[in-house]
This record gives sequence, structure tokens and C-alpha cells, in this order.
Amino acid sequence: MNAQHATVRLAVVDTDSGFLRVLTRRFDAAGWEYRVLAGAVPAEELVAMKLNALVVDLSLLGPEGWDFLERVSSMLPGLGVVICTQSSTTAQRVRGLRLGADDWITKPAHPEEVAARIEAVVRRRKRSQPKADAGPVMAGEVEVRADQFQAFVATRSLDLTRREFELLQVLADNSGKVVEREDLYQRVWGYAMAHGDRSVDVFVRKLRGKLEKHSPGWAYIHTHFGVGYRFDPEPTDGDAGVPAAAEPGEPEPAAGSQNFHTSATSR
Amino acid sequence: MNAQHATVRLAVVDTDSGFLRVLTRRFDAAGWEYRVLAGAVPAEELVAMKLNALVVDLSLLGPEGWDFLERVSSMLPGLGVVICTQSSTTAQRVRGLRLGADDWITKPAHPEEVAARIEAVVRRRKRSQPKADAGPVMAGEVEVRADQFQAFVATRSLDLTRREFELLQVLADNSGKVVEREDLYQRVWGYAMAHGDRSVDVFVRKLRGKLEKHSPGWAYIHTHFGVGYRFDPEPTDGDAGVPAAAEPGEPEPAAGSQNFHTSATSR
DNA sequence: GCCCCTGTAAAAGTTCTGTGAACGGATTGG
DNA sequence: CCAATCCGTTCACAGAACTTTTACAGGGGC
Repeated sequence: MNAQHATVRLAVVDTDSGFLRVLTRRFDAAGWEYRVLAGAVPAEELVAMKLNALVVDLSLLGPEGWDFLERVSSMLPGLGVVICTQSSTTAQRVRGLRLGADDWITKPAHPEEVAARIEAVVRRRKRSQPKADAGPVMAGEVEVRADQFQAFVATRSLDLTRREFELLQVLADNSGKVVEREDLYQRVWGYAMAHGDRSVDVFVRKLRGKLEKHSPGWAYIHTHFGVGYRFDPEPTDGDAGVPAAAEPGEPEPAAGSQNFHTSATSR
Repeated sequence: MNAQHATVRLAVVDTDSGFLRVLTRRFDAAGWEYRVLAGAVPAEELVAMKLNALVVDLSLLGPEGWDFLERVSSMLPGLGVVICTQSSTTAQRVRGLRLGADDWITKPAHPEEVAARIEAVVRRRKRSQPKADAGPVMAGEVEVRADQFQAFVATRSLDLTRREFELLQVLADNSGKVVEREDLYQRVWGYAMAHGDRSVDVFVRKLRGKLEKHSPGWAYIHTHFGVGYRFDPEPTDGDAGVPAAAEPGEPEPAAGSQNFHTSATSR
């Protein structure tokens, strides 16, 4: 689960021997696998190479370059593509990006920079790959759109901070299941929870606050004592809930809000 | 704007009557709309023609040709450009393509081939630039016309620089969604953002300034801390031109009066 | 009833954004 | 060809927004 850093498998389409020499030296130093191509090749061949990055000198390919770029990026959606040219206008770069490129480098470029950008592109692709095919996550009234960094409750948008959003995302992804506290932390914060860290609690509280403000009468995040939390939209038990009955202008938090939550279904 | 299949609207900049005769005959046969120009014209005129392709004899324009080419391709990023010349060196072709041309034809050329290349270029452009062909983008009081490089607020034209315009365009295209800072940068600047680059912030500020100056009482660009920006026209709570609604202390009116995008959401 | 766990609030600490201004390159006009 | 200007970028500082830590109180399980 924790590949220290991504292995880069790339192909370079270029014929500039000087540029290639410094580049490949840098690639070797990083232990990357690479291959040098002298021109466009059928996309199928690239697929067979199982690359995760591609560096192309577009000026080398002429007008065919755009076609090549388009073909490649549509056939290998997971491939990070870095264009490099002698010079370029913004219009060209934007066009390249629209056709699927991820970055654009102008020669001459320092090999360090090229490598850094390739690495960034691979990392970025890796991160955004699953996001792309996963549609919006729905759980009851709650909708989480990972691609937009936005969450909605009953069609109304929630204004969440980064951590709040990521926490909600993990919880909603595992809707109905109990997520262990440490697991939660690991997935949101990206590293192991230190002893005595209460961040999770604090953010659960914040999330609850915002969720309930937008749909009172519902409990979303349930506490499992000594274990973790479970996301599961459920109407709050009997008494008032929300339907007209209770005093409308009285969602006043202070005293009222600290009940329920713990349906404590722990085994 | 209901051209079902790719209608080609092109201009030919050439004075070679023989070449023109065979070409235009072919264009007529295909039912294309075209126009013949005897020399370079201001890019604005080309914009007004709403072309999607341009064929230019560069030898006709001499050294000005490169300028013309660059101006045109930067001002009309959605335009397919085909160069044709009597003869050319590789260096020239590379230069032309670099400046934004899509293809290069050497005379004499068979009209069939010219037509085929034009068609290919238009098809390619259409796929890669769906936005440019689309009508004006509207978002609240704001209208962005990609084809004119102009934006309007409440029918009044905004005086934007190139970057400002492109930034607004990307934001308005994704109206309602949060666009990540890096995405924004990549789409406007054409390459990946370097660490520590604050250009986006600066231009957001400039845009906000110009937008709010032209329609006070409205907020257009909303900040999502640590993530990016979201374009979404919303009245500013101040007072200005909107029915003064609820006062604070009126959190959730259950079901009664729905939509009020409270701009001052919790957090 | 005791001890551990969680809810809640607020202080303390970090990181990020808003903003004005200076710098340098590019463009325009003379 | 030079000067005036505009534009884009970078820098520095202030302030805002967010995260983490800390503290205490209320519940839960045994």
C-alpha cells in the first residue's frame, strides 16, 4: 500500500542526442526504466510497453504530432505525457493540454527539472486515476463528488475544509461499515496516528455539526466505542426529530445537540 | 449553430488564380463556405468571419507571414491553419508548425489532397476544442465569448488582459465546480505550476477587482482554502441589489423557503 | 464505582491567501 | 531605434483560515 515512490517506466520520443544523453543519465541515476524512440509509433506498441510516462518532442513529429498525441492519450488514459519543444506559444501549450498532455517543457531544460516534472506527472496521474472513473458517491441524502471537492446534503452544497472533506469521503466510501479510528487517520492524514492524537475526534465533531445543520433530524456518523466510526444515514430516534412538530426556530445547539449519536451497536 | 456535420468555413489567402480556380471548384462541390483573400488581414476581421479553417500561401506574405501566422494562431486557437508554399525547407516547415500551423502543403498540390487535409484539420480541431465552437458561456450576469476574446458583465464589456480572460474562461466553463489551483494554472498557463508560484492568486485578485467594479454586490470567485477557486455568481450579503432575507440566527428553515445560497455558510 | 474513551470548547500553532508594490520583458507608438 | 506603456511575474508582509494541541467534563464498559 505504500510504494515508497512510484516506479517510472517511460519512453522518450526524441532524436536530439545531446538532450537525450543528459536525460538518460539522470534517468539511470534515478533507477527508472526507459526507452528511446526516434518517432511516432502505433499506440498499440506503447500499450504493450506498459509505460506510465511519455516524453515527446512535438517539433520532431510535425503536424502529425497532434494526431499522435490525441491517439495516445485516448488509448492510454493512465499515461502521463510531457511535451517538449524548442519554443511554444500559450495557445499551443493549451492545445496540447486539451489533447491530453500533462505538462510542457521548453528546451533547453535542465535534466533535473525534466525529471521532477515527469515524477510530478506520474504521481498526479496515479492520484487522479481512480477519481476519474469513480462517479459521485451517494449515501442517503449525502453526495460526495471527489472530482469537484464538493459535498452535498439534499442537493445543498456543504462548505467543508480539506480535512473535513477527506474525512467525509472516507466515511461515505465505506458507508455502513465501521471504520477503525486508526484506519481513518491513516487514510485521511496519510500516516500513522500518534499516540494521544485527538484530531479524528475533533473533525468528526465538526463534520457532525455541519451535516446536522443542513439536515436536522438525521444522524450520519455513529460512534462505536473503542473501535471507530460508522457512516450511516439514520433518522434520529423518536421524540422530535425534525418534522414540523418541534419548535421550528429552535435548532439551538447548546443543550440539545449532545445526545444520541451513540447508538452503540458494538458487538 | 445547428450544423449537423462538420461544416467547413474557410478563408484562402492566395493570389494564384489557377490554384484558386481548381480549389474553389472542389470547395463548391463539397458545399463548403469559403472566402478568398489577397493578403493578410487583421486578425479581428478573421475573428468576425467565424472561420474554422484558414489556408495561407506564406510565400505571398513574405517575412510578414510569420507574424501573421503567430497572431492568427494565438488569437484564434480554434482555427485550423494550413500553410502552402511553392517550396520549403524543413526549417521553415518546423517554424511554421511551431507558430501554430496545423499542416503544410507544397504546391503544386492536388485539390483532393488539399481538401482532405483541411477536412482532417477541422475535424481534429473540433474534437480538441469543443469549447471554442460552442456558443458564449453564460454564468449569471457574466458572459464569456471565447470566439471574440471578450467578456461581459450585465451587457457591459470587461476590459481584460489575455491572462485575465483565459482565467475567467476556465473558471466560467466550470461554473459551480471547484477548480484546483494547479489545474487552473495548467489550463491557463499551459504547463505545470512551479512550487511557490503565486500568479494564480494575483490574477484572481485582478479579476475580482474588475468583476466587482462592474457589478457591485455580487461575488463571483469563491476561495476554497487549500484547494482552489469556484466560479459562482452569488449576491454579497452586504445589502446591494437583493431582497434582504433572513437575519443571522435563522439557520435552517426546515422545508419552507428553500433556496437561499447563504453565502456565509458555516465553516 | 473506577478507569478508559469520547464529546466539546478554546488556545496555540501552521499554513494559505489577499494585497500592494517593485521589477523586468514585451509591445506600441513616435 | 528609442521611449513610454502595458502586462506578467515575483516578493514581502499582514491577516485570515485551518489544523493540532490541550484541557476538562460526561459516558460507557467491566
